[in-house]
Amino acid sequence: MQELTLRQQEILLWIRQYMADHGIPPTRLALCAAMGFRSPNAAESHLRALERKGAIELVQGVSRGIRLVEEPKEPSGLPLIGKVAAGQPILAVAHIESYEPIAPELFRPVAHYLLRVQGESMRNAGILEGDLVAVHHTLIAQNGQIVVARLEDEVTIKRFYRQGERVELHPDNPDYPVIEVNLKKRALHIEGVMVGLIRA
Amino acid sequence: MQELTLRQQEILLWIRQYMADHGIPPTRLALCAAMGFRSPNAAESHLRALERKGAIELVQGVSRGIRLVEEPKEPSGLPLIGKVAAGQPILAVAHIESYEPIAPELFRPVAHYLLRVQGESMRNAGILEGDLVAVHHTLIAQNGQIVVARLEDEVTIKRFYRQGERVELHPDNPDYPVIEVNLKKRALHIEGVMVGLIRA
DNA sequence: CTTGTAACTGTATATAATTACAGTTACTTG
DNA sequence: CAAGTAACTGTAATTATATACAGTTACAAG
Repeated sequence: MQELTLRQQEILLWIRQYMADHGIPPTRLALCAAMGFRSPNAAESHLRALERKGAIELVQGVSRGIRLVEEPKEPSGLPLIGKVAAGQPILAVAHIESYEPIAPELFRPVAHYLLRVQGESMRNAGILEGDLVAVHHTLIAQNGQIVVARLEDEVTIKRFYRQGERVELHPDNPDYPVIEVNLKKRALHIEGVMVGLIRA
Repeated sequence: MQELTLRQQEILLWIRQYMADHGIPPTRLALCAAMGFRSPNAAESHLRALERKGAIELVQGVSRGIRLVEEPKEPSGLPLIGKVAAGQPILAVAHIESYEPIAPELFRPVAHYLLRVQGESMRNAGILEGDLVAVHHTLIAQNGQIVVARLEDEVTIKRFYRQGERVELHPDNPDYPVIEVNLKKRALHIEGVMVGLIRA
């Protein structure tokens, strides 16, 4: 869609509002009345301009034949992250498997994405392989929270404990080892905190 | 909305389809063409009938002045069932705590409601106290499936095993006992099978 | 058997709506 | 300064659309 003039934006906005209010597109005369035009041709040529710029479509010979052209809107729902390749940001487009129809507001704080769980290291926290963990993207974690952490290009879900420069990443499964990190020696990034879980 | 005749339903459906296709309501003549009427009055009187029965609204003097009347549609999302009172059906209105904005199609087979988990008896299946279990309402369960069962007015979530007249309801937690039921002696109702889980 | 209603045909007409043509004014761009 | 364009006025004509009126046929209910 080409760029619109101020007046054209104003008119497009009014058309949107009219359609929301009335359930049908406006006539030329209605547009005249609303914008204060004294000539129906003013409405006509504005509509033609909007059509030329791709904002609307006009169906000729048809009363109220105005169609809004949909902006290619962003997919709704939460992105589902599958395997995360080494060295790439977790929300890279390449990692997005799909968009799941789940409201981010279902979780508090809101979820920003879903991460598919690999392995059984959090089994005792009720997090099983294949589950989708809802993650709130944040850099700050409290002790004891379940976090999504990146340690040397590996993304992992663990329980977070910190004392000064020492961080411990605890699995909730005695079969797995506790990961100890000295922040001076190894880079650790908190990618977010777990705010929920979905098993489908 | 009053009940519609078959023909009226057909016409209402066509109007819906037309609006979805064209973005605007149809004219009387378009309706004639579609239904094979040779008189515009056939369309007119059908529209009047639909208006009388509350299916649509007609704006007089306005071209394409047909508005669909929204059905007072059921709240979208899945009903969340909290505590189930003894002797009452699980989907009784009184048990519905709220509607959660979750698409039933997120689960396969589709979920019909969510049930809040009480107790830790399914801990090892990754089902914790307070979790919401998505349930597909069905009377049929396979051995080994996790089911919502009603045993003498108690609603419980367990793993289902059946051999002839004997049913065993297994917890996934060694701290809880296996429940054995002889179908000849005690009534057991399967309320549905677990199809997913949400922890918010 | 009458009455009411659904589901139409057929004709006619007023009005709602699109759309063409001929201009004007102000502003921007090469 | 000429040419193009946005943003209009004003008039007119055609076509699209709603809608009234007068009937017909079939069927169901009191």
